[in-house]
Amino acid sequence: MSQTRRQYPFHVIEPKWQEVWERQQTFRAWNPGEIIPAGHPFAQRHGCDSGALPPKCYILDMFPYPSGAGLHVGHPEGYTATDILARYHRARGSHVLHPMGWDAFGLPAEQFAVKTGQHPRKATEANIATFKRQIRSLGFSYDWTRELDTTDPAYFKWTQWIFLQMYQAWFNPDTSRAEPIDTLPYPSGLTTDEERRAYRDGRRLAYVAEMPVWWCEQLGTVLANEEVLDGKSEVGDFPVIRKPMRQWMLRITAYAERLLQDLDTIDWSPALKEMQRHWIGRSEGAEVTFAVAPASTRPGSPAPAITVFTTRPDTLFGATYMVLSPEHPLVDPLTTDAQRPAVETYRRQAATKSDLERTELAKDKTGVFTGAYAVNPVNQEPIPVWIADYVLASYGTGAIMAVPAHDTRDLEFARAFNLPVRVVVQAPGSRDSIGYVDDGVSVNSGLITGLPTPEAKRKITAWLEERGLGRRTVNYKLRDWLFSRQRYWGEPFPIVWKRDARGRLHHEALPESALPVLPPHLTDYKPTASGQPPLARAQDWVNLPDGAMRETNTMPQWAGSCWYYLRYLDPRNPSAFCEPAAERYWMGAAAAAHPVPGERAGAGPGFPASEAPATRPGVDLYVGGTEHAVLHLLYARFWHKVLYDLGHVSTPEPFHRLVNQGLILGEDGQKMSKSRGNVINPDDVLKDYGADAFRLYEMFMGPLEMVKPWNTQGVEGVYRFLGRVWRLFVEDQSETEFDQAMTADASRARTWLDQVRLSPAVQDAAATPAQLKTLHACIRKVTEDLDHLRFNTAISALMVFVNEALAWECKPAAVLREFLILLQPLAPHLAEELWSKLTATFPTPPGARATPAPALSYQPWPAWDPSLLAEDMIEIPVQVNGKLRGRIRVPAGATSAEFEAAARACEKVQPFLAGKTVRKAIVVPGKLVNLVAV
RNA sequence: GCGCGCGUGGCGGAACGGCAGACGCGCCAGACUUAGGAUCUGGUCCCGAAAGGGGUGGAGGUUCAAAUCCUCUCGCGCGCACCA
Repeated sequence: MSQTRRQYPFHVIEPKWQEVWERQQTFRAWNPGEIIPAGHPFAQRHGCDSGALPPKCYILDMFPYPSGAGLHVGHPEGYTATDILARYHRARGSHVLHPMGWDAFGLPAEQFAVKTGQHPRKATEANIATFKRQIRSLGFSYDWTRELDTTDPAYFKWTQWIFLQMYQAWFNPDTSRAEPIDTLPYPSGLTTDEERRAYRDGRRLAYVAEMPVWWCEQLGTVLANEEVLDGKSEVGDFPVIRKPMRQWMLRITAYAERLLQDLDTIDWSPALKEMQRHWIGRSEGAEVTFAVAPASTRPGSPAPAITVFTTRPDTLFGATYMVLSPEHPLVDPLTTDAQRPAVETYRRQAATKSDLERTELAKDKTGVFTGAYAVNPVNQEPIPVWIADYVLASYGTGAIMAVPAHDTRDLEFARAFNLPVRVVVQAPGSRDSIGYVDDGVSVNSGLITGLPTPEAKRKITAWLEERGLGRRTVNYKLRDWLFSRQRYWGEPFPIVWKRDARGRLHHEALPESALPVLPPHLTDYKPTASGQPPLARAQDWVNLPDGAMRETNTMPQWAGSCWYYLRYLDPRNPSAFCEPAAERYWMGAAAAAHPVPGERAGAGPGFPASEAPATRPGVDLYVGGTEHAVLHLLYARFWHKVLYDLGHVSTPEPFHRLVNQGLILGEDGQKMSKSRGNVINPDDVLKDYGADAFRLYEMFMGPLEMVKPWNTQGVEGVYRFLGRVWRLFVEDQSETEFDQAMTADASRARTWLDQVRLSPAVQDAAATPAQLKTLHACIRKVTEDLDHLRFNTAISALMVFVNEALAWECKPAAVLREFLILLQPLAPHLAEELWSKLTATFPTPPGARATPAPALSYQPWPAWDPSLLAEDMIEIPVQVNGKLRGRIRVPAGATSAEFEAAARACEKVQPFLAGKTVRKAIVVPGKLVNLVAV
């Protein structure tokens, strides 16, 4: 490919403009109060007063983890989409914030460190350098002055600071908000400081708990539920086991309801919202307390009771046994001596079972009878208590009442162990009531017999509540977030451990002045022999002079990405995570105070009022892969809400609009992977076709959100298009001279490029109506398509324009000028080069609007003029009985009757009307005529 | 199993319920050329000489009119997966 002649000298053009943008800081965004230099193109368009900034538009990419493998063609897909929109909105007059950074803490760099002893920072820096070079070579309009790195102490100082905000807060259930921990009321019984501390520490948003966690021996760390797939670690695919450990947790469950409710306020795809809803997993039901039968109670000990959660309290009369999860605390006290050996064996097996084994065994229910009986509160019937691993310790109360007639799992279990099945819900029609799990009518159920399920639920719950036997409850699948990792390459906790007078350990927050807490220097990054995290190796770091010991866990990789979008707003601020004025401006809370400038609000003919950009609360557009549909996006929303409650941010949601780009598959239609050998390296594509072609192709492949295969021949297609654009503007002869000069002396490429002349067909001439129509149709299509993220059809519209314009004898400079403004967001390098040539010859073409700024990136987006698009005569199809039979040409303003008359008169239509009566004529003015004839 | 999404030429994909296949790839023919894997021109859903007929995974339905809306069904993809 590199042998053949280039379509146009992108290899000279692209570095040239990237340098210009860098030197000029063209895409720098300005904070309120910042001094804007008069010479900057932003100032030339909007003025220098940063107290009166135009409306903001925050366009954000999910920042990458800079891996050693370098950029993948999937990364630039989203980045190109956001860059096009950033450039488009800049042209439309918005003040665009479009930043990039690095999510650089993480396991690969640490594992490399464990192997080589090299500090992870070194690998991280090298990877960032590669990523940055690759991303820059694509010509994205990022404001690089806001670049972030989550591993930079100046950044993670504030990650630690936010952790402290959570540590120093509790969730007030009365207000449903986080509040400072000083406002926590204490129960009257707590008198000593120790008691109050224990109470307080148990209510913080960041708390410590002994939790059964997934421990991964190979990685030497615990993992969150979400990081474990089928009993293997998501990273590395190593086996994991269940193990109780002391861990930091974040109380995300307190926000379950708000995380769910507020989904309704944001503009995300329904599929994505659905995934979050499922993850949160709200279900309404009741907790019901079953007394343990006196015979099963140990003499002398208080009578225990088993509380279960059920979404079907109406089936209480059908409960024929109960099941505790193997880990349930009542298993031990309830188990009879006769059953104890069997129960113990079963519990041991359940503890060592991996998730994979549990899943595989899902079809065959297992369990053991404890020997104990509980009493059904509605009918005093004694029912046996079993343990089984199909009941999860972590959901609800860890215990269930089993209603085999109306629950599939209970039915399987009952059949496996020959337990009774009692129908209490009558299925509608002739359906079998056994195994019927949907709503029906209660039967054999005492006071609720005869009631439809919803009413039965209400009545029985009220009955239970009156007697103190149960209460209405809402349960969530969402679990608290396991927030500590036994790793080196992560943020240390700003926490120390101290002993009280009785020698008991407790934790305390370090003061803000101690931030950032830097990790110690190590030579060995492995966990210690005793299973302690690697930080424990640095004893002089761990042990402080006052006898306190530092926390040796680190935060998970998710931490840094939970708030990076806020740091971009004020990335170098040493005294706050973000200055409030900047936060209000960029997150849109202050939007109402800024009137929309006339140029945009005016909504000229080509900008219908509904299209006038409205400032949105939060990030205007966030683009990234679906792999973050739940975790990152839920965690970030959670942190944002905490910061909102504590008054640090002004919007309840961080990301107003979110779009997932679709996966790019290999040329074979398979997922790209090294083992398949179908990985496309962006560097190779750039070398052969240039950045503009690469960008254009990624967008031309199909709708952004769709999964689509790569096709290198497709790249050639858009590359040829860019070649046609080039030839539309330049003179052939001077291009040949350029090639010859390059062969002779490639070192003077920029000079030769400057000598390429504009085609003589480009003239200072008035555009013909046909040319204007071509232009304005293009303006309209590109504008509407970009507004709806339809990049592929926008590109197609540009192609249509170029195909027509190539045929023009005379190419009016004013028309080409507008075309370049449309091209700029998509193929910015080529557009800039041609713009510089065009404006050098035609500084202000007749009929063009005045140019307030010389930089193409700040040229106002053109509006289309509908009057130029209007046709005098239109051609529309004529159908007979819904089938296309002919076409008629009629004046655009014709009446329905005229349309109909013309249709009946149409020669091609006549034969199909012969011998028939037109019963009805459907006339869609300007669209079509359909004659219904019998 | 449950939930969500998607099925249109040889391929990627277009198409406010109103001309199916825009645009691009590929392919065919031609022009310019020492040459063409550059460029330009024309053609390209299927059957048919034409008139015409058929056609958006399949089967029904709503409608004057369905790729588009509804029901069922098949296939593919993604997510969740004993959540009581």
